Amino acid sequence: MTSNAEAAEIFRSIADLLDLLGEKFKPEAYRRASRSIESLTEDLGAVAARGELRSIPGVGEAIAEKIEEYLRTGAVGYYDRLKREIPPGVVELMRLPGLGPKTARRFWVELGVEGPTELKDAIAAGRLVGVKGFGAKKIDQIRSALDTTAPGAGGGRRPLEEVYPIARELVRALRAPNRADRVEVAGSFRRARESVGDLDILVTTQDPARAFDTFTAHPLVGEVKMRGDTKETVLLKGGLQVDLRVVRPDEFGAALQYFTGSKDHNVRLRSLARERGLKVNEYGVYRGEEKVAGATEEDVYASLGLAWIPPELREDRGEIEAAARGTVPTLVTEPDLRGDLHVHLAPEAGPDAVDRLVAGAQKRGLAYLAVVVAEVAPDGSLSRLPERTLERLRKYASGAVTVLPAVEVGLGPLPSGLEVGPADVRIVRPTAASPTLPDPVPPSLRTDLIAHVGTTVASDAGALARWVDTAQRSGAAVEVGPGVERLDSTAARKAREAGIPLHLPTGLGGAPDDPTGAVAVGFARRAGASATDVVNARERARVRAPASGSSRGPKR
DNA sequence: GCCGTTTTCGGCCCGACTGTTTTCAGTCG
Repeated sequence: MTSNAEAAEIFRSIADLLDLLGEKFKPEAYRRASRSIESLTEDLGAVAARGELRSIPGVGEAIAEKIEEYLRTGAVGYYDRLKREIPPGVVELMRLPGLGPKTARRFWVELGVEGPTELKDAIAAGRLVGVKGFGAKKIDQIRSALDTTAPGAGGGRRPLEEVYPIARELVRALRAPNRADRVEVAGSFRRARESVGDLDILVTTQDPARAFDTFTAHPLVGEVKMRGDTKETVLLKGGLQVDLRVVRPDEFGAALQYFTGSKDHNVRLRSLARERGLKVNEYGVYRGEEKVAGATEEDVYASLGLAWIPPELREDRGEIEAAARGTVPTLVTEPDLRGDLHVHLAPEAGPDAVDRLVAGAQKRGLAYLAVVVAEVAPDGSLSRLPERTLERLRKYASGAVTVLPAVEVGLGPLPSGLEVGPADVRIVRPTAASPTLPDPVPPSLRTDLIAHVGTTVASDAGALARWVDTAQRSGAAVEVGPGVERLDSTAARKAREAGIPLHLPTGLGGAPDDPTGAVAVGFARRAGASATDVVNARERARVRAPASGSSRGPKR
């Protein structure tokens, strides 16, 4: 069984191995191809079948051949040969913080060290002392890298929803009076990537030292890794790395653009600049010595003849061409949301929880909420909200915020004898017994929303395809957002391209600081969704998908 | 290895920071 994820992994590994062989440009070429394959919304096999592998950015003749080989045999001979040549432990050495391919290779070739354990022994035996390029400090640094990085400590990428509250808190602290003037989080956080490796925070301030001090003193901060005049790197107590950079106000836009990335996007931007006799760096856009832009991102893009591009689209997937043509879509924003079709109250929640929910919705400017009043669990048992709570919900059947009763059931027929009762919104979730709807969809299975997909759809192209198909045939929306039960941005893009409306949860009903809503909007924007693609950005009266075609249920 | 309204060959982002250097190499983002 082949998969895009596995192919991407193979090419990333090839890049690492080529790094260790001292190759200059090949590693980046393989990494670029790897990233492209990873973000593909389609199965590699399908692209290959159409003979369009080389239309994937970064895939040329040689890599296309290797993809074909992988699809045919499940392996890549070139990769297997490289693996035989280089001990796996050397790759681990290269990944240690502060070490890179050059150093790892030297340990291997000059000292015969083939992995972290051997390196530890070599240091303990004093074999690094006197080796050119390794002073006492460097040896210390390597020793502590070996100790701290041992069993998956700290490092690694984290889910966006986990990092979100941390980022919000650090920004709040830095924005406090007399600290920093402008504060923005850049990097993959700003692009709303599903996972974030570290946080890049940019500030403008008259007093960098003071900003660094404020930052260092924050309770979340564990240790300071590095501090220069314009940049400080810290490790939070949870292990997350945060870079704080001070930039000049007239360079803020250029810096924000630069540190937001993505790398592929920036590379394309710079080559576009070169074609036009311009140079882009983190300080501005230059024509020779003359600076032509830099204070705002809009200026930076405009100086290159481009419309401003939302961060979530900056992945070099055609957004630069769209910006040149002036066809960048207007992406959905949180204020576009008019309601939420999928709110769960805790079973024990009383009437007061309803009041709080409605108040929260009103504060967010929402006009309607569909609250699940009856739910059929996977084991076929039915649970309902208590009558007192239902009564309170009915009180809000009309008003500034309209509360609609929703039922949630598994895909497929209800267990016999079960009656969930009337509902305005019908939510279904796939079950092991019925992963998809029958075709044609019987009228009794009319569905507004498919939710709780419950598996990592993103990594299983087959499951995603079945799901998209089910949504298409039933006229239902699909739910996008954080967590394994919702679609990530890649899956959401695929659903959107298939014309399926997206539902964005607001996080109402959860904790007050629940990042679900913000993250869901971020994912939808990464998927290229406009407000018109989002079912709960519609007015209440237009939420229900219009009945069309014989396979759809009646409006009710 | 990829890529091209200046190129099918000759480029490939570039600056900050660290450590070990006596003028720079390696790493990182």
